[in-house]
Amino acid sequence: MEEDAGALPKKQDFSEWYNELLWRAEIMDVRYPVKGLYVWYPYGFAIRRFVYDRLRQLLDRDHKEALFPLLIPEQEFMKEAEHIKGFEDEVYWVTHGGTTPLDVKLALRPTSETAIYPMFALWVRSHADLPLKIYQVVNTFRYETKQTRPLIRLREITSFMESHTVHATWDEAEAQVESEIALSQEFYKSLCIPIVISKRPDWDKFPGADYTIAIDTIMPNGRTLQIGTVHHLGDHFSRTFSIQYEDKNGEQQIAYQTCYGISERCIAALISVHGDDKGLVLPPAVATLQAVIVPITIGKRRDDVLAAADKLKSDLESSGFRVKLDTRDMRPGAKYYWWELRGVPLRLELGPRDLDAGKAMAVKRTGEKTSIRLANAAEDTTRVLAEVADALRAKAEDGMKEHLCSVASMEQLNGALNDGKVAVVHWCQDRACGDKIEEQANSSILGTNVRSPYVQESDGPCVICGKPGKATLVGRTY
RNA sequence: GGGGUAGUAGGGUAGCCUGGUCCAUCCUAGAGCGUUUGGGACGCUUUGACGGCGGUUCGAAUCCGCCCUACCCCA
Repeated sequence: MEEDAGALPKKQDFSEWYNELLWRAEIMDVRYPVKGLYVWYPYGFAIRRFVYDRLRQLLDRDHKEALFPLLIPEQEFMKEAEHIKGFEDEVYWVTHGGTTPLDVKLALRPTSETAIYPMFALWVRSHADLPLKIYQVVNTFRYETKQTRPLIRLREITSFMESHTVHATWDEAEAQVESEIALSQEFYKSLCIPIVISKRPDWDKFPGADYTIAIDTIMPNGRTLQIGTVHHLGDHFSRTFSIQYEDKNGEQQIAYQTCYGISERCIAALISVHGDDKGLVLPPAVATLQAVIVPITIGKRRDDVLAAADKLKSDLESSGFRVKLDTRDMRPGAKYYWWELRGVPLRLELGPRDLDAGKAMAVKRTGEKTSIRLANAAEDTTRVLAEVADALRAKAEDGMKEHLCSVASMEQLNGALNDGKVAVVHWCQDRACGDKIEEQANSSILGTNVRSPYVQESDGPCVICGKPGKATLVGRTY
């Protein structure tokens, strides 16, 4: 009877679970009265901070962070034809300054190529200026017409990390694409989120790119979520914006570019992949609090227990852990549920019995109970948190494996998709066949050149026309 | 993009057709006090709302118009 008191919807009912969890764990408040815009609660914002700190840490190894304006003048925005076509339906325009109509409309950036590249044209003079690698973390605006969802489909993307690079040659830019893919892999590894990488079909590449490599993860309901993209821009934008450099022979050469983006969808994935029926489960690397200490204070031992808990807290803090001592006037059980909902990876319970044994009970958010020695608290906590991360990663990888399968016919494809899976089929790469696959299976072609430990690259007959085809990832997407 | 349904306190509902004791109700919500505390404690007290703007009217949660927002179905 107590069981349903305050319980979340089951994770099986993913959509309900997701919305309720965002609210209950105080990540996003969806009640802001503009469609597609949501409010970050302090707790959610703290998670965001740790996640983006990690991302910055990786980028800072060879990129510089900068900040470009939100508003883009119409004539710059309109310069690259393919790019406009891709975005024109979803751009917000600023048309007035006060009550005065503007001579030149200003776009709220849906992405920043056209804000950044005119400046790159000024910055890049000689081969010595290359490669140029810049990133920024900003909000962007897209007038989405499909159903909006917090962290997933937004009209204001609040946390768009976009990286833009300039290189002397196409090949160097391609090498940069690979290095950005590697960076993504490292980033998602620290979030314990399994990913699958593929090359998007031509009709789905970034408007104005030579090709697009996408990073997807699979949500618990089997729909895929694109959580990163890397684009080889070739020389499309550099020609349009005149980004050229003087080579060693004193001749002007056109530059080549890449760009790369990750948004708060990475946090949607973090929540969805790891969360369970009790709430959030945060990987230790990005957890707002890595451990919470719950003192069990009864009768006259109260002061002893509190003193020991306080010492445990400062020991852990001085070793760099993010720790909270929960001394609120609540029953211990209520505190357990509270912190489980909020995803704290480790709970340390300290009561008279533990004190006598010189230990604290350590309960992992992933399930198992163990203990840490009070005299070696930092050492033991390091170990236990590493175990939590390993368990999370293993569980998430299992989930990914279960959601992937290979099929050889449209009938099987439909069956697999209806079963909540993402499937590998063979496809001849012809647009007409691609359209048929998407229509007949009510799905999307994610891409070819699939990189995943669970997918074998292979050739086989196209599921539509029977001509030779390549392994292609097909799924239902967010 | 097309169609439909709906917005009442922290959350969930009733009331609306037929305008007036409507100070409504439930809870896992909030605030206060007390007793409690090794897996969601209990008692008492209490706060708080009719999505927004405008109209009709002596009087609007209720009728009319516009807007915003949410959800569902179809493309």
